[in-house]
Amino acid sequence: MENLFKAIRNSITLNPDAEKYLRSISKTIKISKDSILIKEGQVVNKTYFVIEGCLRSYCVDKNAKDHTLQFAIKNWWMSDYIAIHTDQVAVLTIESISDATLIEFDVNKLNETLVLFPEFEVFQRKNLERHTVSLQKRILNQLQLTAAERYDLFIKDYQEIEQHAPNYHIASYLGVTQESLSRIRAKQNK
Amino acid sequence: MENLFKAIRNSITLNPDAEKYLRSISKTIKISKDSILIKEGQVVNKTYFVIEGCLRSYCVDKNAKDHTLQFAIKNWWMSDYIAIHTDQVAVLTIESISDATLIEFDVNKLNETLVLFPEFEVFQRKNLERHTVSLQKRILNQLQLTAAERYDLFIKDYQEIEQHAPNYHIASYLGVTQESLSRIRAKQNK
DNA sequence: ACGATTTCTTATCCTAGGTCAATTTTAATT
DNA sequence: AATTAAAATTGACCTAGGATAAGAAATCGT
Repeated sequence: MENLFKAIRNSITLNPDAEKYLRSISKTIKISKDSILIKEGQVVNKTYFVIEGCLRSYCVDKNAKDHTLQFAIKNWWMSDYIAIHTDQVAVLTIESISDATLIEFDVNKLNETLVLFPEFEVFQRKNLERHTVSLQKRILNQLQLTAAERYDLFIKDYQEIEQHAPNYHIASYLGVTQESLSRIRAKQNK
Repeated sequence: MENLFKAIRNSITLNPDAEKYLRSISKTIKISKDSILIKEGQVVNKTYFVIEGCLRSYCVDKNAKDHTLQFAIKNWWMSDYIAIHTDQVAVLTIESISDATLIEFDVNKLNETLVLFPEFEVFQRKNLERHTVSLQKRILNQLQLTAAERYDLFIKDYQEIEQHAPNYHIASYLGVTQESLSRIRAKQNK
């Protein structure tokens, strides 16, 4: 819980009432590897803040292949924001790819925070700004880099995720098959 | 200008003071096709709201090929948000691909709006939420769809952009060459 | 209406990365 | 330690889409 408050204090002043409220609408949960937190097709009413471990969100295409939208490690938020912000059922599945400790929030109650403590708007906006930048960069990388270049960037930027995620998950994040990624790795080790 | 106020009123209550302030920090500009609004490498201190016409943001890779990050039509915002939110010089170039009417804002003064009129935090957050969703969807499309499928979606979702943008721009948005896009179109017309 | 650009298309050939199948390596389980 | 299962690698072949070059169509400027 302290990690979260620290992250919040990083952008705004957190008053005691707000802290109390946040405690009242959340709970810390421990889950084991391979737990499913959100399932495609179901109503999304939870958001998670990662204390420890690693989560993965993905969708499954018509050929039953899965595509990783995001990983989340320590201090990252994770949920199906497509579903939440378009008022639909989950288009993503979210699973833990390691044992993990999370803070679980009810989406609606967390939204209430923005009304009750307007300073949270600033916190939320800044999170979204950062997120937007990383999504835009990812799109630009996808457009202009080769698979090998994207992989290099990934292990540079997300060393910690690399430690948690098997190669086939990284491949599915980068948009290549695990076989291709394996060949990329083989070349680099020469 | 009225378009913008209408868009704002769509998410928040706009008080007269705020409206006045917005008028004072902006100006409506008309530009001709192929004008450069923001240039890679330069300091970004403008944000644009499109009244009419179409803008395009892109980056240029090491082989001098350009890659379209975004198009912006009526009622969309456009700037180099990567640069703005990471305090860097522009990584993107932004140009008009048609004659256009825009509202031009100084970035810093527009940011001040959030402080002076906190209700704008809500407006800004909602914009960012929508933007995040569309970026995430685009990434998922890129990961799981073929070029032809992405093109179909594009002309379905962005019919208006299609009318402004030449095919090689659409190709560079979709992540294919213009020759490939041409073949895709040829197949579909059979 | 005219040539001059610009945009789009088509053809040929090529390559990054996919597919499928088999094997090796690593990790988990008893 | 032995067995099983999961993850990673490798090989042979294939394909979507890239590269290059040339031509056709559309658009623009005078």
